[in-house]
Amino acid sequence: MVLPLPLPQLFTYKIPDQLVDTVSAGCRIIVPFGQRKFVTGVVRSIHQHAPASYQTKELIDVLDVTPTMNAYQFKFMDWMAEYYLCAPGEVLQAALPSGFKLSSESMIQLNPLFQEASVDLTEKERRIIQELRSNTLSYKDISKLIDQSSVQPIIKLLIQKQAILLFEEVKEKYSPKIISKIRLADQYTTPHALANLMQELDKKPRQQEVLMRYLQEVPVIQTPGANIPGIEKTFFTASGLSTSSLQTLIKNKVFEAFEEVISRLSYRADEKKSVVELSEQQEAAKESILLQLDTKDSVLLHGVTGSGKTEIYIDLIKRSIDNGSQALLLLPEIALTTQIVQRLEEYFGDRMGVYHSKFSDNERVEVWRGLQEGRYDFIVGVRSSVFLPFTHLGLIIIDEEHEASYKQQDPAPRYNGRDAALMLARIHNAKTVLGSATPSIESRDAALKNRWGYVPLLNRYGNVSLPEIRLADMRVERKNKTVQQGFSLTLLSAIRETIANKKQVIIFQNRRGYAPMLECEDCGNIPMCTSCSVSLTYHQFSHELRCHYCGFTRKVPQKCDSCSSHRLKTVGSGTERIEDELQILLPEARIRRMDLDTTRKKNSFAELITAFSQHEIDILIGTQMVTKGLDFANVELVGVYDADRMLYFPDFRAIERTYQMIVQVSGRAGRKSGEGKVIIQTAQPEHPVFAFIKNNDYDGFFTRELYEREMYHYPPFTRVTHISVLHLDKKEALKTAHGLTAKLKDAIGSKRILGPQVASIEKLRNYYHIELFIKLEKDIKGLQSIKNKIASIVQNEHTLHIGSKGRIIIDTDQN
DNA sequence: AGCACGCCGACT
DNA sequence: GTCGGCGTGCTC
Ligand SMILES: [Zn+2]
Ligand SMILES: [Zn+2]
Repeated sequence: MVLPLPLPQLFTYKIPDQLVDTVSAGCRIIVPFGQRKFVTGVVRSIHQHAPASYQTKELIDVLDVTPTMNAYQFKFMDWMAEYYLCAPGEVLQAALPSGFKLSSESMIQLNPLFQEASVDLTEKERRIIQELRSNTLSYKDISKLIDQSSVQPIIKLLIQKQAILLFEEVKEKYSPKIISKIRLADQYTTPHALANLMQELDKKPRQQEVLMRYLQEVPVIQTPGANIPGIEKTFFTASGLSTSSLQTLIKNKVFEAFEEVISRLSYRADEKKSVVELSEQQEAAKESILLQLDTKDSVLLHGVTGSGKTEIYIDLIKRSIDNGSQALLLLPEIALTTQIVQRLEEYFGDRMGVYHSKFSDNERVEVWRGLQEGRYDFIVGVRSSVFLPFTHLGLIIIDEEHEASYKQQDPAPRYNGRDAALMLARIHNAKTVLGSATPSIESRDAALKNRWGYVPLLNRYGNVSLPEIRLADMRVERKNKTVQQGFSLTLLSAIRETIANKKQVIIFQNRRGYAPMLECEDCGNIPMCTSCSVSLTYHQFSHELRCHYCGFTRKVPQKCDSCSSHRLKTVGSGTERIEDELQILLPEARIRRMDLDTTRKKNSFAELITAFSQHEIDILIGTQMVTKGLDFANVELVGVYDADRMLYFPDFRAIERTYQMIVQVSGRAGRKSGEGKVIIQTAQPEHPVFAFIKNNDYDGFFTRELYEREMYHYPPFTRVTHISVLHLDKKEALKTAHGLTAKLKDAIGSKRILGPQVASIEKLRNYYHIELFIKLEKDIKGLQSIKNKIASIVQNEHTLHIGSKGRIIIDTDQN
């Protein structure tokens, strides 16, 4: 079996005789593990080979009647553990919604044989015993009760005195949602019986009232079937009727009380639209996709922003479902909005399951079960939906295929949802369609080399023109002193004109807060985070300095930490400042901001979207959030506040990212009218990336970028594995990293290793980061054995030199 | 990962 | 004296 723990191996347990018939591969079982009494794991296989080298324990219980996981999932998870060099248990941890795991807790109960008079008790002990007479308690409860952190000694003593008993309480985390309902007892559902009953109740007006209300709501005689589902009990309390009368009616068997398990997932209207209306261009693209899928497993759909890729997806998904297969649509987290979900619901109704990371555990369990029970044949979801229990997947669509957020960053498995989905498709023998307006270099390359099919959509839906893109040369404007509060005259006058025409504006700046740093004008000191080597971002609204990496906050200092000067200035601009300053420049404009800080509350995102779409906002300032999937007909101007920042990230994808980000946000302009304008503020207008963006020249951009990648041996020509050594002590981190580098060079060749070097952010959450890169050629024999070698060297180095003061992270296909 | 064991510093 | 810190080792 697999346990959801970061351990490399599987574990073998004995199945007790009485459970033999109930266990099968894929079932969740509870086992004792080490000192832990109950751990939930999943059965991988059942065999008859009793291990010779150790004693097996018996499993305790089986949680499932039907297995939670199937063989496709195992195959997929095995691939993932191997490819991303992590433990099978780590993959399981990522795959299983935590609602599937058991929670277990030690509970304390009073020993029924305990005689209080027979022993001496301290004051604290007495208080605990007193409380235990009415309740069972957890360790935490007791700690609270006696206001003391260590309770272990007291508990030990009480056990010795035979006052209490310990037991382990295990519960399934998932709990179905149950509602209490009532319905009329069967015998009263005929007109005659009902009339008699009414008469009997003549002298009991309250009860009669309740019955009347029920009949109003459930016309038992006219629609006989209506009595079966009954009505929620809370209906009566809500409408102010006497609950005691209702209780009496239930007691007298007039009403029958029963419970019903209901879904947490809101019921959706049945599908209304059965066919998608495709434009000529879309129809042609769809036909081309289908044709290419005859001979290829994957097709890249390269459609400019606003070309209507979603309709094509819908058509393809419908087709796949009609063939009796399941379909999966993957979206980046920020793109899975209610807007898109509602649009899909119109076509797929309740045959569609939504798998979102914002869902509660219980909801995720319900989607998982729903898929198993055949209630869904189409799932729209984020990265982690690749783990769902599909049984006959026919089509996977990966939208916004280029998105970096498809890569899981921190806990292992550090998988790329796109690449994992491609593997999932292979396992199911399914087809894959990857969509993007700005395909990743890797994907375009795969299509160009004929491994994948390729379908371009060159025009926007309805032949609407692409926006006109202009550059605002900040160097020239600064020299001419036409820059106000960071806004070039070019951009500012365009904003004015757009608002005057009653159209809307989006301003994009990929940085939240007011200003990325505070600086002392006298000594140049910059307040830094105490745990990270980054400056603290100034947040005006909350009036604090905040670290965007670890969350550390402090009050805004009144004077410099080092020289006590009061002359502190803000440096740089985040969305909050831009909002502020633009309001000063345009006092009449209705300006709002959309970033992590303004959308933290539950419905704030939806509210902003609604307000903007109803034109209650003229200018929306935002971070990445405004680049994806938003479809506002009235937006005619997009301003990119600072295009240069992203270009200089120390990362081989910096240019690709810049290109994608700007093209995506530009795509918000003029989606309906075709009158869209984009203005990009840059101090380097001669940088080639801007010419490609301006001329909508993806191919030019691609060719140049591919050449660079080949020159410098980066993907798609190589595979980059990134290794970070984390340690609380910088010297130790460096020492280990150097040692590791030497061993790796020795094992797989020195020209494949780059580094070690201090990471671009040296310290994060008090851990020093030293990194090194391993570049492996694209198509080499024995790739997996080289990777395994790397993993075992890393593992070794970790146990030898790191211990618990740090860790070493392997990131396959870093991005 | 979590849990126990074991070995050293600073408190009643 | 012992309480509690964390380094180390193990889990079928
Ligand atoms: Zn100073
Ligand atoms: Zn920090």
